[in-house]
Amino acid sequence: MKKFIRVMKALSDPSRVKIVKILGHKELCVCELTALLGLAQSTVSKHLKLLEDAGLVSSKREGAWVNYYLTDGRDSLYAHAMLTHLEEWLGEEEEVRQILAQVPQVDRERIRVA
Amino acid sequence: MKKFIRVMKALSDPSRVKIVKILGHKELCVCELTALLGLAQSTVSKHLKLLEDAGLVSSKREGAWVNYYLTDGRDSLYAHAMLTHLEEWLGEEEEVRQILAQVPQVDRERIRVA
DNA sequence: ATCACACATCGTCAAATGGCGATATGTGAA
DNA sequence: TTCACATATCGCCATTTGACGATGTGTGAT
Repeated sequence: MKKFIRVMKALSDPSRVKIVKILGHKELCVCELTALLGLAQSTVSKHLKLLEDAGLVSSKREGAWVNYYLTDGRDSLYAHAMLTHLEEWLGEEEEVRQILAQVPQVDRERIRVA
Repeated sequence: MKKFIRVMKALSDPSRVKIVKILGHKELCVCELTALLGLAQSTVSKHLKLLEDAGLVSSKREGAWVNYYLTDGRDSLYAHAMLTHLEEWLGEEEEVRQILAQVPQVDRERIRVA
């Protein structure tokens, strides 16, 4: 039950859902996600931690950057199912489309975080 | 997005998930759910309202009682998908099994609410 | 070793959430 | 209409949540 609740809680915030939708298209670092979402870097990190704890995303370090990507969900039945649904869901949402349109332009080299 | 978030929020509380699991087996009135969950009646009513707003459950009055049941989810893509998953999910959870085992014994005639 | 950067964590705050008891509303029987 | 009941709503409280800025940690270049 706890694992299920964690996944549901992780996906009951718009910012986190956006992150999942974004990462569904491309693996990105925290600073890129921060730029796309227009939130503080600390806020994005916290969201990512919740998503990671739920088994929805994972990360790997690449130099100074940490890249986040969607998991295959092999570890969590619930995470896997929800990620599969989210591939299809919310694609029409203007809120989501706008961000996804900006993904190709985002460039970690041009972002100033601190 | 709002509709999706509503469904996720509705399912990110253990008591509400239990309600869905219970109603998956049998349509029940509020007083029966209250007895099964061991919560205050006002609390259960509030939970049911959230589930209803999310399109997961619906209700019909039967005399003094109001019976709640799972929707077929025809109105909400998200609700439908989640209800389908929940038919299979969490069946093994001791937390859930215990309550489901009590469902057959519960009797609205023997419950004193107020 | 130091610096500039990305990211994580901490402390704080306002708002949302889940719980309760009290009270209003609805229903059917007397 | 009055009463006994089930349910819904209200007001309150403690906890959780989502946001932020400040600060700690990790990495690579100088």
